[in-house]
Amino acid sequence: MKFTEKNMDISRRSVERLILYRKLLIRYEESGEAHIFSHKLAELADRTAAQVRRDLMAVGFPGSPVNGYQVKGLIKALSNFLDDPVGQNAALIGIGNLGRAVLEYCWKRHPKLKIVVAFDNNPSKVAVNIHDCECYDISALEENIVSHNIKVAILAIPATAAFSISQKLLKSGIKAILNFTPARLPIPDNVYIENFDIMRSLEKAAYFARKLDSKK
Amino acid sequence: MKFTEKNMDISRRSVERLILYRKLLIRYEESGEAHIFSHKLAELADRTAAQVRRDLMAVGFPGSPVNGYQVKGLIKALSNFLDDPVGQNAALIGIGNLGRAVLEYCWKRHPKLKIVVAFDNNPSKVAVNIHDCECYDISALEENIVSHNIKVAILAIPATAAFSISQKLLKSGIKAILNFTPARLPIPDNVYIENFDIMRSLEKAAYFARKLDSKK
DNA sequence: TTTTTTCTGTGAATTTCATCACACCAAATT
DNA sequence: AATTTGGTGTGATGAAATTCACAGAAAAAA
Repeated sequence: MKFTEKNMDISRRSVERLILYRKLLIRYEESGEAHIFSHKLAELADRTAAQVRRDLMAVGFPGSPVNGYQVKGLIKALSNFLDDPVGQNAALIGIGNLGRAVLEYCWKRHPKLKIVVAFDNNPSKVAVNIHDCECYDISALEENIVSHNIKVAILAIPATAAFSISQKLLKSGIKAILNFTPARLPIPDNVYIENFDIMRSLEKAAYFARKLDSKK
Repeated sequence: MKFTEKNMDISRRSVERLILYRKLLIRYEESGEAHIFSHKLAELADRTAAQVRRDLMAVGFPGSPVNGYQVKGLIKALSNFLDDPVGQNAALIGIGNLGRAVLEYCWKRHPKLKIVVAFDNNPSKVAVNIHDCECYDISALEENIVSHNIKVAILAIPATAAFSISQKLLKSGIKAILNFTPARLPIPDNVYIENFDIMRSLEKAAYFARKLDSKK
């Protein structure tokens, strides 16, 4: 049942790993390798070979028992599966320390996904261009989201402003939010949200550090 | 089987939620409520009541069928479960945009967990004090990690430096790393690592935005 | 040519995680 | 006093995610 492109519902975890595989493969290709076995990719991703193969079922790119997967082809198949063929634009809300860090991280990293606009309420931060990203006043949020056909937003503003901005984003048709705010946002089912609560992540790390440290 | 404190192995997911519950409860308490039912906490956390109760089994704080859980007591029990009684120190490596954002996020947020030292290789960034955090040159990394008994580190440096720094961290006895670098670090089993790859998170958001947008 | 080797693709088994559903309890109600 | 109500704590159940294990296929070895 190869090359089927049905409405196979793939799990969130699986998508996460496919994105990781692609990244690892791009790096691997740079090292000059043309082929890769599932167990090698598994090692790079810190997973099992069976899981890699299971995940790859979704993209339907066949590997050969002799050579494994052709790296270039697999990257292409993954991109075909993961990316919008036309490309997607994203918006950044909040050009503080975190916002600028995000712009740096994402600059020129992806051919099909770019942060094209950013917003802030601080006049000294707008009307400039950081890493190919146009910076506007927050009042121009909605019109720009709509005119650039933006479906993905990164929230990097103070928690106090998070709710009202998220409402504006929803009204403008945003379909996914990366929330770096500690605020918890009420979001309908048909919008994806990922909360990055840095303090909570640090607490989690501290908890496991303690457990691991006490164990011998 | 109440108030048992065996070596109950609790899942990573569960710990994550317990940390979330505590945060929500602290906020909830500020609104003046003294008691809370599992279904209310579940609503705040966007989970089911059954899961909340199941998670709370690990902390062994009893609720009453009449009033639910006493908020103050539950917060205390959660903190008792999650925190080190003496307190823990964390270190930040890299005082760039992201590093400063992390310092802001974590400043005065937790009584038992503080970022007490930060390191950078840029001389203009060291020998200062940001949000109660001492900033040193990277050469002072190991001695400070050891002398402050630090087991948790936040990596917010360029990817190129990540590997060598992570090796130093491991040698200094670090037990948990929050890795904001896109680099993948080889870490032994007895050290906790959490990778925050912002670009990959954005890709994931974009994938689901696309799926949700095409659906109806 | 036949056998061995090695890896993919995937049903089946297993493990992990989440939900169900109910015994039990105490207040409120009849 | 008996009954109803609503919520906790948890064993039983169900669903989801992962791993096992093997048929199939093609190169390499015999």
